Amino acid sequence: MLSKKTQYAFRALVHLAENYGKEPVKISTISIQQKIPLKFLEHILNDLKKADMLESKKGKGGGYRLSVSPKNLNLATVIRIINGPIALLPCVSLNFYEKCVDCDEETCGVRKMMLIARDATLKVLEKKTLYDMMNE
Amino acid sequence: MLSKKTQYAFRALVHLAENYGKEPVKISTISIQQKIPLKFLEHILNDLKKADMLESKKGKGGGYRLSVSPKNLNLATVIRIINGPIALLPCVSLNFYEKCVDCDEETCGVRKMMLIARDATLKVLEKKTLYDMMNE
DNA sequence: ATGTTATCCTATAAAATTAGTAGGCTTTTA
DNA sequence: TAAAAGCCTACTAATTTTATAGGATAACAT
Repeated sequence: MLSKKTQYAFRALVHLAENYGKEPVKISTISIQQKIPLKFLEHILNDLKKADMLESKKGKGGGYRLSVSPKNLNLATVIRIINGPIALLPCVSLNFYEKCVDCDEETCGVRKMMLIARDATLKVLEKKTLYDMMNE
Repeated sequence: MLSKKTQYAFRALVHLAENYGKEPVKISTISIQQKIPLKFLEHILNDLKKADMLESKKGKGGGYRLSVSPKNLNLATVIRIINGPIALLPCVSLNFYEKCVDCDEETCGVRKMMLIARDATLKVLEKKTLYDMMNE
């Protein structure tokens, strides 16, 4: 399951996607409208910024904006930044790989199945974008 | 990500699958051969038993055995018993549904995408079985 | 220059979940 | 009736998640 933080991140990002091309949006505005704890949201947006998904501007008239078009921001990328691995096991993770203890990767059947599951999930999450999350 | 407990469960179940039709297997045997903490494994096997996935027998010559063929035990079922929901959000879970706060399910774009992801993942996990996890 | 507005940064704390242990109870078999 | 096994309840430790607090820094307006 995705953490609450990740849910918040998606809600905030959709909000920003709806303001793409417009003036930057303040944390406090997103916090109120999306009902996300302000200080927690601060961290979330900062994480996304560090991953170059957002741009920010300080001072009056400042705030956050998407640094790329909603159509070019896929869901897998967001999840990896905020939530971590998408795969069900570390040993089948593309971005957060860790070797299993006591398991031969060549023959491990658990791993083999989790690889297939991962590919199925990723196929969706890498194709779908923030734009797909916005209301038509 | 699946919990360590779920990884242990899969290892134990594959072990039992390889002994399907034979004598029951003792917890201690599985614990040693699969390198799973014995007392922890006790809980795991008990959970699986309560879900009617395993049968047990006490006393000498006792132990655990699968109550159905490995070909009829799909991975989604195991994950739900030990790990919980497969869906990425509670509001798209078939077996552990919970309503999101502050979200209209009809229009929520996040939910819509998570539904698609869930279906893709489930399609694999419900089709693949313990048998598929065993070595050919 | 200086105050205001906003993000940025670091530390801390509370709550929840996960992982594991301990120890005695019950059932089956020899 | 003793042994060998699972069964049951409670507890503890570690880790992760979900925040909160408070000041530092940057941009802008007057």
